[in-house]
Amino acid sequence: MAQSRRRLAEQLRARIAAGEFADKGKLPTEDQLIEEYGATRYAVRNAIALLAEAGDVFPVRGSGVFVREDRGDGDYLSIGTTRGISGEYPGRKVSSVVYELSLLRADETLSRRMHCQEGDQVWKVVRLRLVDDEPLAYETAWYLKEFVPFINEQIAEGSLFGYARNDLGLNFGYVDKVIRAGELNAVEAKALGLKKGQPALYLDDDSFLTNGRLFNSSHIAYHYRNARFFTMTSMK
Amino acid sequence: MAQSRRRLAEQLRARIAAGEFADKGKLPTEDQLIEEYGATRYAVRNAIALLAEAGDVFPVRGSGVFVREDRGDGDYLSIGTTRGISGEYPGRKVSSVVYELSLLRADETLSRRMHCQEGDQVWKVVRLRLVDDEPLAYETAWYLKEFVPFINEQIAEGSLFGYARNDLGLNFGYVDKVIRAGELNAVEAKALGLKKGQPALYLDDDSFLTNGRLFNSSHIAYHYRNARFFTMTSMK
DNA sequence: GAGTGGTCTAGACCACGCA
DNA sequence: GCGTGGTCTAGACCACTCG
Repeated sequence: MAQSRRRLAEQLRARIAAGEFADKGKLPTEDQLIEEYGATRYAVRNAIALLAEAGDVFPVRGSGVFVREDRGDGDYLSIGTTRGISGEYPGRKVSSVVYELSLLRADETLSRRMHCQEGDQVWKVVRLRLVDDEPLAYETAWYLKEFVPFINEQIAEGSLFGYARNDLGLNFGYVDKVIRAGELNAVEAKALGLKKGQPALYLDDDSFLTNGRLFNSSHIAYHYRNARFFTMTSMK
Repeated sequence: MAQSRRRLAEQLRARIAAGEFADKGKLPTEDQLIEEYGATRYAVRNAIALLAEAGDVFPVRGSGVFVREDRGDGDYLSIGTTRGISGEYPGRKVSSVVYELSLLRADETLSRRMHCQEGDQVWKVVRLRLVDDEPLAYETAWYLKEFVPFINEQIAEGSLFGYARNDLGLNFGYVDKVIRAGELNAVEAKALGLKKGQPALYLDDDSFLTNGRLFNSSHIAYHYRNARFFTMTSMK
């Protein structure tokens, strides 16, 4: 059986999406949910916490759990969650043009970046990511062969994130991200259909497994007009 | 008495900073912490969860709670937490040049942005933020007078965030953020010592109180060479 | 198999909002 | 004052890592 809090969170998310709570603007009380679902308070509170983390809902002590109708109307990439670009655009055409796919051995610089030994085998994947055939990002990514034994062009054209999770069964722990603005270099600009020196949003991702081992590092140049990011941070 | 989990988290953070766990690379086990502090498992686990949220530590089932030594060596602004620019640079000189400070009435556009009625009174504060006298960001911020009854130039030169929390006693709930790259306009560029059309990292902040009411909205242009952001997202 | 963190139960009392 | 979500107690059992 799936964890009860996750199941409950999904059910509540569906009910929210169906507009079931639109009139009052808030969820039933914890006690009501406990009764409705025959769940314990632990499960109910954890489910609500998951929704709150995702920004779908915000609990106010003494008052109730309010649905955030206003949130993220736009066309944003999420920073707070990580599900791959494909996961960010459900129902839209996400494609990739593979510029490079190679298996190399880490030199000193790369070994430091990948937290591995010099000489360890590393996949390098360079792709242009497109959404509905519009260029979104020019991505350079490295994957430790220790964890990702095989990649071919077909896989690289799809979702490497989904491949790692669903086909390889890797368990993701957390992702470090560094974000900054900068000027596009000639290669990035050409791929994105922009000009050298125009703005880019640069994102450096380091993805770790649940055991704390880094398995993927990416350097991504986002198209400054086609990509914007959203995140919500709680101050609890 | 402060909440036990927060107290405990602070004590653990101090011990981590003191390098007390550097040899093993991980915290004592939950059971050991329970005994050391005479705390319950609830408090211990919650304290660890707070540290994990902040990225200071990552728990691995069956193995222990590892200290993240590697993390954020650089000079980053945090996205995951919100404590004002002053809070991001402890021990450094944070100053502001106030370009505009006025009390105005919301027109239709502003009322929509501030989730308030047309005609409601709103403070507008335009500032250049500097760290060690280097320009960091050009910020345009609005505050609802309903929650922030008074601002003067002296206050605006300091930390409005600290003023709202410590002096006005406002309780922050959460912050929505939209991040994108763009081209500086002439005003921003002049203030930041850059040129029009050069890159900027734009951050739009909406800050909400614990009761879900928006009290502050900001539009910030960050210097693309002096500002970079860090965040860590767990995939639990 | 021993030890670790993760999930869960079944309660109690507290702090805050709202009427 | 009542109803709400927040904090906390004191346990039990499960899932995973590692020797």
